[in-house]
Amino acid sequence: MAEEGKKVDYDFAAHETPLFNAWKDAGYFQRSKGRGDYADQPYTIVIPPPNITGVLHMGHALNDTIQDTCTRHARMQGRPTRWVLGTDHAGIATQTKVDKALADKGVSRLQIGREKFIEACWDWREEYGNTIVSQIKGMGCSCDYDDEHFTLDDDYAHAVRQVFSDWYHDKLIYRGKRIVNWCPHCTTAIADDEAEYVDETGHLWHLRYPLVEPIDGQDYIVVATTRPETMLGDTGVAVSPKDPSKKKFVGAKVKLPLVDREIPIFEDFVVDAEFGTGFVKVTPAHDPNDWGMGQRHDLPRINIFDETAHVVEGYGKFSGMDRDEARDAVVAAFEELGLLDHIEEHDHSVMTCYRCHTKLEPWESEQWFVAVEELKKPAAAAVETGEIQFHPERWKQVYLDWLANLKDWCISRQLWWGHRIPMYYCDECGWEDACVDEPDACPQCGAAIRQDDDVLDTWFSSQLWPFATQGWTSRDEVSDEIAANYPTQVLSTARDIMGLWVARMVMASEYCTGQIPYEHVIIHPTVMGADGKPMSKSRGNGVDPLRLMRDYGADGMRFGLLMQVTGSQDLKFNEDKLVSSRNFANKIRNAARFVGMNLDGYEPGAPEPSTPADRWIFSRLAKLVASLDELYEQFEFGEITRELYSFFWNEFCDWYIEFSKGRLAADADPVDRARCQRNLMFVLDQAIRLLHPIMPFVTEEIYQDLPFDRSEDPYLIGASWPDAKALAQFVDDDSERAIDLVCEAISAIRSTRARYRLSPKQELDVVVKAEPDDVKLLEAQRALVENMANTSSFSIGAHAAKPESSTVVLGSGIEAYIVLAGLVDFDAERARLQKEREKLAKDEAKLAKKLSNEGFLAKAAPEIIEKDRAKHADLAETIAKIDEQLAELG
RNA sequence: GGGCGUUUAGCUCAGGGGGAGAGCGCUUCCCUGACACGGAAGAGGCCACAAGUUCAAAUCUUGUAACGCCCACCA
Repeated sequence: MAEEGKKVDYDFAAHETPLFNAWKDAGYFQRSKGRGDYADQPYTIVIPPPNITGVLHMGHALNDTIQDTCTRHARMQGRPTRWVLGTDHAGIATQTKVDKALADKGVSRLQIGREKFIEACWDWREEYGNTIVSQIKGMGCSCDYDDEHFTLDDDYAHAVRQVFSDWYHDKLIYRGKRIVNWCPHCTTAIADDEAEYVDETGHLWHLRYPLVEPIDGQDYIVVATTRPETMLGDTGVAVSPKDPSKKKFVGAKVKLPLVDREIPIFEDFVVDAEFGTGFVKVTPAHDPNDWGMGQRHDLPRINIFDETAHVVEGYGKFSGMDRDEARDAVVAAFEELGLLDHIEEHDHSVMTCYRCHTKLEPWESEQWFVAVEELKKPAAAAVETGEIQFHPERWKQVYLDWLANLKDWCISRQLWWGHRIPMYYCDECGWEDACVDEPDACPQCGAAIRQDDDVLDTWFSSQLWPFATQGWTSRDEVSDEIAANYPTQVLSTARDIMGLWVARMVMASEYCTGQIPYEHVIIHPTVMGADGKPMSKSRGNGVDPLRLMRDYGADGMRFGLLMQVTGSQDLKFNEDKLVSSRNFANKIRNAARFVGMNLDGYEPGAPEPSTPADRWIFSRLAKLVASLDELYEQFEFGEITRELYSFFWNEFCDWYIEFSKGRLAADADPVDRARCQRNLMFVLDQAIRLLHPIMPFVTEEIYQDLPFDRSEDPYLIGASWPDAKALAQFVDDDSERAIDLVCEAISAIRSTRARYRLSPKQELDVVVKAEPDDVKLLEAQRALVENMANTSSFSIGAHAAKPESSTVVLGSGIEAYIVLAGLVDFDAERARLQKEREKLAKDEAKLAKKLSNEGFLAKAAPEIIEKDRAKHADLAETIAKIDEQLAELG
């Protein structure tokens, strides 16, 4: 035992791990068997496969909590449920990591060659790739660990090759020389949406380009550029067709300094006459816009950089310089020649590599592309028709906008780690084709063939995830698993991969399976640091979920995270919520302990709500379940946690357990005592079922410890979700009203006690005035009030008179008079009453005004008017009472 | 330049046309036989601002401001 006052370090993992292993060993993580009404409604979630380079971060913690909660809820509902698990090979991320690991040993990838390097990647994966999976286990996630997938598994690779081949033969994949975002550090192409924009204050250099023939006495023009070094590859100068002052230059030529190349001046619509000088230098090989102009005006494309962004041979002293050196050198050369007009400061954004943050170079190279025009149509339709639903709904528009603006997708990457593009070439006869199975030799001439060197963008394989993990092999064969369980029900993910992954899965799934991949897409809020900014190492505002699990338990972390889920797009991480959640788990454990301690002579049996308190808690439970069912359908996780919290703590613990204490006493009526035990067990049983999807560990522990009826299932994870329809019979508004009155009366007495520093042991004389109907309800429950408020006398009446020297305490619908003669300081009581009176008078005046408003009386709903009238009458009466009392006090 | 989100108690956030809510923090009392990770009782808010709709607005509409996110080919 810990010493008094010392913080108890509860070893959560020691309690959690055995339970997790028990579930796993009993096979609960494989697809569950259906049960009841839901037996034929399979429920599948595929996890967004974490990168093998990853460790669990807050985004995973939240996302995996959401998915496990959905999965466990569905499993308890009786749906045949499975949460598909796996990891992603993560091309660039892994290659970068392994590169670095090798570099630390003084080895470079180029030295050891492709084959050895890929071996090193697999070794790396063996060693570190499962870290995140074990962390997911620590969270209690009920994924199917026995059938884990990896995006480079043989069957997965087969699916990738199949899709590539199908798309190639359907002309949905083509090869082309295009300008792509090139990372000179990773030496690979990067898709547009993998690029990150970074704002930067740079310069706008104004360079003079001499005209071949002077025009109107002008012998040069000035171009403005942020990238002077690329002028080495200029093949034109463009002006806006809407700029009359430039008309006279169109058709003229300039002599490009430093390289002495004559290049034309022409008009193009992309030019903005207002920007810079209105003259744009055009470098088709090093700028996407210029590339387009080059196409339109048939300009040569001169590539001045190699794959590491060093200037190629043939440019004199500039050759061999990297881009930054070349920039300085070019600017210096212009200055020397007197051709540097001037320099301006200029804010702009530059594209950087999302892996290594190197500035990307628009670079012309031969790449493979997916033609998206046809693929995106069904993907848009699926969402427009509502077949796929987004939660929150506003993401629907974001998705559709992304699709609408989608351009062809560059899928080739100049990396080694990944799915090698299944294109085969015969250098002898020129044959080439995409093949699912590698051919031995050229089918045309029998010569040796070679495979394309590049690998596919990681997202090309990720887009197949929902079906490639479920036995998909080709469009012509439908696996049993797909036939039975596809589409999946829920995809939960962060908003930043909406286009990258979510939309592409829909496109791929529609093509490969003819179906949508999932019915509901949950876009959860992004977890920001406590300062409201994205978590990052450099900001130091990151939080480690592993630490959170140690401090608050997996249950505490899960509940605390879900509590923070709202419809908002960000979530400012609030550790206080985890503290509350950990305390809540403790409360649950202790409530169960209380029940367990009071089970002497317990005989299992049907619940029997015999007292209003019983009927009240049963009614509250019935309403809770109905509400939770609705909230689960809407994926309102924050609201779910709040309702569970307040039911369990503020209703079950604060009141029902307290009400039960008298009935459980050794000298209590044995028949009622037995009923009370069964009712407590029933409510607790239902409550832990409701809590289990979010707090799986505490609830399972309780289920195992107490003598619940486990005949349906030995583990709570497999037990059934409370049935709202069956519980509806317990809804009982009269009993709810009765207990509300009891609670009000007790609270009124307790607050008086607190206000006047009266000991809990001081018995009080109390009179309560209430509506006639309420008098009856309250009268029946007088024992509860007497017990919990410690009264010496307690009377109730519709016309009860205020006793002498008593104070008035107001509840909604009751007035409690507590006799204070000889007990209190009347000065304080007078001051308190004055304050109370002022407040009431203000309310009364407001209501009186409202009730004299003709518009209100004419148009407001009758029941509202009635309510306000009654309220007003009440107020007036109470004020009179207070005045009376003030007079009495003198 | 477009689109979206946020603005409610000291802090973090729910709520969403008819009497302002929670958790944490704070104050007072209580180690009472489940729980001090607890119990009881309290203090604390012109619900960002302005106009409009309405009998009635924290809530709906429009606009403004601040903060934040996403998208876009500013050379």
